[in-house]
Amino acid sequence: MRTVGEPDLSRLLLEASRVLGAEVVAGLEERGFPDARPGHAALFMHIDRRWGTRLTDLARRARMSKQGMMLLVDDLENRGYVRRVPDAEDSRAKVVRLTARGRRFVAEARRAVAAVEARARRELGERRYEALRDSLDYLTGGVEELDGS
Amino acid sequence: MRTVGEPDLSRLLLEASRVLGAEVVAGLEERGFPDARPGHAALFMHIDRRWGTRLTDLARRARMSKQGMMLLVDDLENRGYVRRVPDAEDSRAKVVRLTARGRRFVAEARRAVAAVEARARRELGERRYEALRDSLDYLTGGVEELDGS
DNA sequence: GTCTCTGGTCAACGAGGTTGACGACACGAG
DNA sequence: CTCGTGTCGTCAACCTCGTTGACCAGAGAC
Repeated sequence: MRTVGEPDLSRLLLEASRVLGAEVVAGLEERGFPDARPGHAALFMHIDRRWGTRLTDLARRARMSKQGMMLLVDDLENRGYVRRVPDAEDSRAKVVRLTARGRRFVAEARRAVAAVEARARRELGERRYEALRDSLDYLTGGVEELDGS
Repeated sequence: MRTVGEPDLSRLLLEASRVLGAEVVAGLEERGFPDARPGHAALFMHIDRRWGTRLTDLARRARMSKQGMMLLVDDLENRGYVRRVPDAEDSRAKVVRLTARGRRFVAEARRAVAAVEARARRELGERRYEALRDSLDYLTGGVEELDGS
């Protein structure tokens, strides 16, 4: 039994998430995007860089409500990173499409994420890094088997 | 290189945190405390159950600002789980002390946390569970060495 | 006695979501 | 063709969990 007073696992996960998120934001700031926030990842990790992606699809991929995703899209639209264009195939729908500046943003953002993850992978070691991702997938309800040990 | 479009590590951590937090809250609800929220853990994992703990100490232990902890204490005081009593040793200070109901709450809350962590430990396996905690400590800036996997 | 530091507090704000309701359009069944 | 049902985006209201800045009262060193 762990000593009472230690942080619970949930909080540890939250703190780790914030640390990595802040690192990504810092990386993005260095790369010339000082207004990036951790939450933007929910969009920029999932949007199609050429043609854009529908709001609903973005929400589903990021596993959040479409209303939540809308706030994000509103925000990024105000900042000039995306715009909403009508979907030619479905007149109810709109496609969230990157602007030229948005394409640069997403490219740098994905590089910043990759850099942070590469650092984690390097410092944790390949095995621990993969084990971490597997455990996380499992805890979030992932269906895959965990291999023995 | 991972496929573009996969969640980044930060988000995975966040989601895992929310899943576990929700489980703790659900466990607490079953145990007769339907108004528990994940954030309450920041207090109930760190408060001294007999004598109480100063706000500043709670904030430090939970690694958050004292203003943030104050909101939490206000909330739990409104719910009747804690009260602020003057500190006999320092007339500037107050001790956040559990009420009788608060003591029951904290006891059940720590059991609920322990149950969730025990489940994680069981399902992940001892090795993966320990590796997860170690990796998390490391990522959050923990100083300890990681043994060579 | 003054000086500085610390404990608690008030106020304002920000990020990152949630649920509910709803109008507009799509689309298959009849 | 039109009618029912489901989907897309949206508005509104709300919630959780914090943050920074300013400040006062009391503690403790000198």
